[in-house]
Amino acid sequence: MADPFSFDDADEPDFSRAPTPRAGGIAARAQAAVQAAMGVPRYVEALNPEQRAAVEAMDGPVLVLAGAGTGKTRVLTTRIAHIIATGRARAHEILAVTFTNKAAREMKERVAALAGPVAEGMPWLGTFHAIGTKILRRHAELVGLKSGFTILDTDDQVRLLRQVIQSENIDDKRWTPRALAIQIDNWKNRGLGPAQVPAGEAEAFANGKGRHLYQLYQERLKILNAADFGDLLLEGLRLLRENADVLADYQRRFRYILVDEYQDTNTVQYLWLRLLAQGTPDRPRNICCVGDDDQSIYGWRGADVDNILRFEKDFPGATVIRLERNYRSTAHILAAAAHLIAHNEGRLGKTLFTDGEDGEKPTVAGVWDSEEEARTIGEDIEQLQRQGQSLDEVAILVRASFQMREFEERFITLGLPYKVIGGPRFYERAEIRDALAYLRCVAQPADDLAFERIFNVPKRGLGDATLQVLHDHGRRQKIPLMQAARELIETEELKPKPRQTIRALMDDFTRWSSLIDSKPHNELAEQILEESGYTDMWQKDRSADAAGRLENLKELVRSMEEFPDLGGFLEHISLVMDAENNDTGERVSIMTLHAAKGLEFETVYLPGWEEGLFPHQRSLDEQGRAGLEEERRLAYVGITRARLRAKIYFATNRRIRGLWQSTIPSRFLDELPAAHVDVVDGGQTSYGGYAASRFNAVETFGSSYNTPGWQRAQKSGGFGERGKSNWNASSKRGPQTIEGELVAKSSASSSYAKGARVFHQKFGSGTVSAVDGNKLTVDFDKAGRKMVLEGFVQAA
DNA sequence: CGGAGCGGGATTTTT
DNA sequence: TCCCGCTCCG
Repeated sequence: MADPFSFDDADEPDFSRAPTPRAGGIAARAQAAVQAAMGVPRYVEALNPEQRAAVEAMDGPVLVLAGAGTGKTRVLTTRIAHIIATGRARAHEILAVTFTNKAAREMKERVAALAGPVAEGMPWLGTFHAIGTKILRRHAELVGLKSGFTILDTDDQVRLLRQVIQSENIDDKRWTPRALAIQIDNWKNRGLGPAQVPAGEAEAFANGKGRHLYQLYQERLKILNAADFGDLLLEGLRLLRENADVLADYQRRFRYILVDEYQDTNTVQYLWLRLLAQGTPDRPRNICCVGDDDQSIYGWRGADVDNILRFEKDFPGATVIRLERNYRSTAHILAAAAHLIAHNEGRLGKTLFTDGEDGEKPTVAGVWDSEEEARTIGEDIEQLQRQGQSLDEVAILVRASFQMREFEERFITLGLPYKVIGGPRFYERAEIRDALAYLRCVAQPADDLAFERIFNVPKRGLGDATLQVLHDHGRRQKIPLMQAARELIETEELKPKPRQTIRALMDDFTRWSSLIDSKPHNELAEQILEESGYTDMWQKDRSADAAGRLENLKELVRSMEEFPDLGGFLEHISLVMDAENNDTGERVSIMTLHAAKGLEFETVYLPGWEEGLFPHQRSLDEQGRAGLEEERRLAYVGITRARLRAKIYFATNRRIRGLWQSTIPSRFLDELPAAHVDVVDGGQTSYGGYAASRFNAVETFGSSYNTPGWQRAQKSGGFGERGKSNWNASSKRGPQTIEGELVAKSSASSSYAKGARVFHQKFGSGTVSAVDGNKLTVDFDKAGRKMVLEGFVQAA
């Protein structure tokens, strides 16, 4: 990345500056020829047959269904390397998109490691948003922006919307800016501009003002020369749709398109990709999407699983390759995960397998309450640690972040080092946002939102009244706030005190701006924070986190060194903004299940498997069965993070919103196969008998479907066995019904026919004797007749 | 303008 | 229960 943040108009990489891609291309081609003579390139040789097929399927659309731990990133990076090495395209002719900066960074590194300097740069490898921005900046004027537009984050967006709502004399208590921000974001995710919003939805906000407010907001953005995150994609889409020449240019440019985590794409991203991948008869659509429908866990944020489920329809003639050989987890862990996820209907169907060890069975333990849960897990970790388990290889994955506190408290008392992953992001912290606002004011004097933010931070006695005066003047004269301020201090409109204060502030900004070209930008930043009194403000602050905030500010200044100038830094920060935590020492990781996607650990603790928490009640209430399936995928993601040990817990009592509530074990526990799970007694104080009855229930469900419990369940849609213990003692919600429906329903047609030979992890080989939806009756050679879920066998 | 005191809401989260 | 944001008052 010579200069990743300059969005100049160089259409092709500047060969005089970039490390000679053309020469590299020739070298690569020569190398490829040598390899061809010798057979297969080494990097391809190292792959398994399916991975290799995914890398070598070069023409036309390709969908790679990559299960957890099957080498997805390896396939993507090798494919890129292969495209370059075989001379099919040069690095700048490949578009490779990811969702997170982390994924983009990782891919960049791995491609460079494989393909060497030929891949240098990969100018079009990045997140959807980064690439969207890059394209948008080149053609900004075509969508009513200027190339240097500012990218607003959620906070700015909300403040702007508040102004818009107020300007329409709408009660912003009843119709909150935040709600509108969410709504607009939602529309943008779905690819809808103000004109395309369905009438019904547009009417729903503020008695029919929804569309109008959206429209006004977009106009305000253009006046401010700003774009929100949604715009980076939606305006990017509009740009391509409305400018055939621009579209054609990019279609020609991107000879190969690769998409990571395709199951997470939302509608705009899908439409954008489809447009770019649109082929002509003489030019096949070389788009390769990699994803796992079973790991789609971002539906609530606009991701549409249907995109991946529909791939073959969208791209006729697509090659579909399944990666099912898992290199991460032991057989028992995979079996547990596979059995669980087989309960989902909306999936393409994959079953992970491994040649590796059976390993330890995942465990399920019941504990009395969340306090005991934390204590038990803490002690278990200490035990493992004594056996040589590295704490870096231990993670606690929770459904909701409030669960984390209990663990933190316990670990502090135990002296067990831990780190919380996720949490409030670096850039979201108030001190960072304040500091950035100062820098934005210096670099972009028209950035009203930034100015508003720091107008009275640190407190300098300026309030709403004064701000209102500036706003009025600014609006009248059609000038930015800072300029309005400069003009007003020359008049009598302001009271003497604020006038004096503003004058001093504007003098500060004048001085800082004058230094912008002469002083290194990180030193300038330090000076600004010092002279504005901002660091002082935190130094005087007595609260516990003040020291940490000052530390963050230092980190921010330090991180600026890596950038060529202030503008480059701000561009980076608006898109990337993650702080690398440079901590030392082994630590247990605590994070949400969502944050854990893509990671792996030797030992994974999965606490809180209780109805209402996991699956989360709200997900069920709001999304119904789709919500349940997404929760189940989350459970699947959780289990498949484990290499060696997965330890599941449920508490009988949990404090939710202050009050203690008794809970029912999660239905997902019932969906684990008894043959591959050990039910253990949890902590010392857990009440007797629970584990035993629990075990029975699992046994009933998992190992044989011919028991009375199972048959009753099929008839009634519930599990009679459970009623005996306090499985559902306080349940009025009846999750069993949904579960019964899910399991027993026979709408999905099976890919196995009567007479087919299948293989089952536990029961071995057998012949299918009956098919009922996704349930198979199989006569096993050794184990006899059993009913099993389709997802739990492989064709033999 | 700024602090205290009250009411409402409280999954998951990237860019 | 706890936290945030808003309102009201000094």
